[in-house]
Amino acid sequence: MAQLQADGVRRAPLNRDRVLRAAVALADDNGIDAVSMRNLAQELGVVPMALYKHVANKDELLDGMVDVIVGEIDPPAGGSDWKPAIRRRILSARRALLRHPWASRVIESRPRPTLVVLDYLNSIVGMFRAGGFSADLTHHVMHALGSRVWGFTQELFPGSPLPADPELAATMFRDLAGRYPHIAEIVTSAAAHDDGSVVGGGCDDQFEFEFALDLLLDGFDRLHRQGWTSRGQA
Amino acid sequence: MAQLQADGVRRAPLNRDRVLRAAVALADDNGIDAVSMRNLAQELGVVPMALYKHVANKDELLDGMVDVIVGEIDPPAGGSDWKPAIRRRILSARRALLRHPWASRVIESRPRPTLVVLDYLNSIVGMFRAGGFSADLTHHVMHALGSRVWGFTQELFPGSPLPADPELAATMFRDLAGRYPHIAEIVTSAAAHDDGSVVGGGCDDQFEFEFALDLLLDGFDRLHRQGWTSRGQA
DNA sequence: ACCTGAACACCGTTCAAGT
DNA sequence: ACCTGAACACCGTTCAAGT
Repeated sequence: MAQLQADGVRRAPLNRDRVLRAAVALADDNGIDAVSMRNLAQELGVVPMALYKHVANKDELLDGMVDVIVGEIDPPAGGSDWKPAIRRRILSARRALLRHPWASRVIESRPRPTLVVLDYLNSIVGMFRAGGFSADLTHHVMHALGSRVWGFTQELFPGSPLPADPELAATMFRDLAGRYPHIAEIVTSAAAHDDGSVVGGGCDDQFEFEFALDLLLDGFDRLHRQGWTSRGQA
Repeated sequence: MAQLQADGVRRAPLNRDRVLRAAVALADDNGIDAVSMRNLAQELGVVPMALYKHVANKDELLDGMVDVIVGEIDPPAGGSDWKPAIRRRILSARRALLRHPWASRVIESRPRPTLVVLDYLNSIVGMFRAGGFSADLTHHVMHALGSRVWGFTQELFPGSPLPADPELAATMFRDLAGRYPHIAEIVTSAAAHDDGSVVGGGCDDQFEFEFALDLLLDGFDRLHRQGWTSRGQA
């Protein structure tokens, strides 16, 4: 992985941007656990301590990595209607996150938002306000959206529950159905609407994300039109 | 923190349950970062390797800690109406999680559900089915609920954004308002409905959680009554 | 057979010694 | 003044030596 470097050949000097991009590439290629200060330094052909001139510590490195990903989210498109505009923006964030599978975990783990993160959130809040939402309703609506503004949801059954081998999958499914009949039933129902096979290989995450997003946006729309306030409906 | 032990005094022999309870207590008292195999062993007055007879490795320890917390969730109460029954159960899960602030982070981090976790999820699925929901709709509804079945949401602004000192808070608020006017506005609106002060000390998390939960449950109810299916409405 | 201390291969970060 | 190797205080886990 680490690029060889002939003696005497000078590397372009490090800067914060190169450090962050290398960290993102390393996480993309080898997973987030591969992003240690020592490992990243080796990847860049420098001594670990050299990184500390460009990021104060590992937390700042992770914040910077998040900022790189947030930078990949499309800016708001024109259009006066708040619902399709917000929907499109959030699905753009989702595409950025799907390109970097480690990013949602890192976003969740950050205790404080960076300036870049605040910019993104501020602009989403602004889109609700431009759509005529009261500050009060917008506040609650942002909380209800939660991590979905980033285009991800906390999955209850991460990874595919069943192995690829169909025979082994059938056995495990019978086990599952015996102990957890209700879960087995809804796993089956999901597979049925995909390709008709009895044992599902997993869920259509994009469908599930849009289902929940639209349910929320429709709910917001209804409350907005009813003139909802936190003191009681008008 | 570690209990002193006189020479020759025999401790009750370790077992899996005592290990898990000690880990939960350690996380409650000193935070989840204090739960290392070495630190936990010291707390129990044993050598680190002694733990490995009761849990295979650290991942299994964390799974076991989650199981302890899931065990604190009230069993389903009687009653034929699915909505209040599910609402009550999820709010019970929330109370368990609030008693152990580290638990939501650990739940999020587990790559596979344990048997105890599957039991809880299976019973929630069963409550929707008992309420007359189709397997198809129940599937999507469980995804839409996401981590909210555990009684938590990923917070966008974790911690209180402003310091306790009112003068310092006012200065920081002016900074915030300059760069992020929309965010400043909804922070203000939240405070206003609490106690009328201009600068909010934070949000009412319980209100926000119930707002989003009810919005979702109401949405589920509406789809259910419309006979919604993933192939298109009936 | 059972238990456990030392060791291994890592961390993030500090700091003093070297150029 | 700048850079960096060694060191510090940790990890989870393996393994062989000791009882």
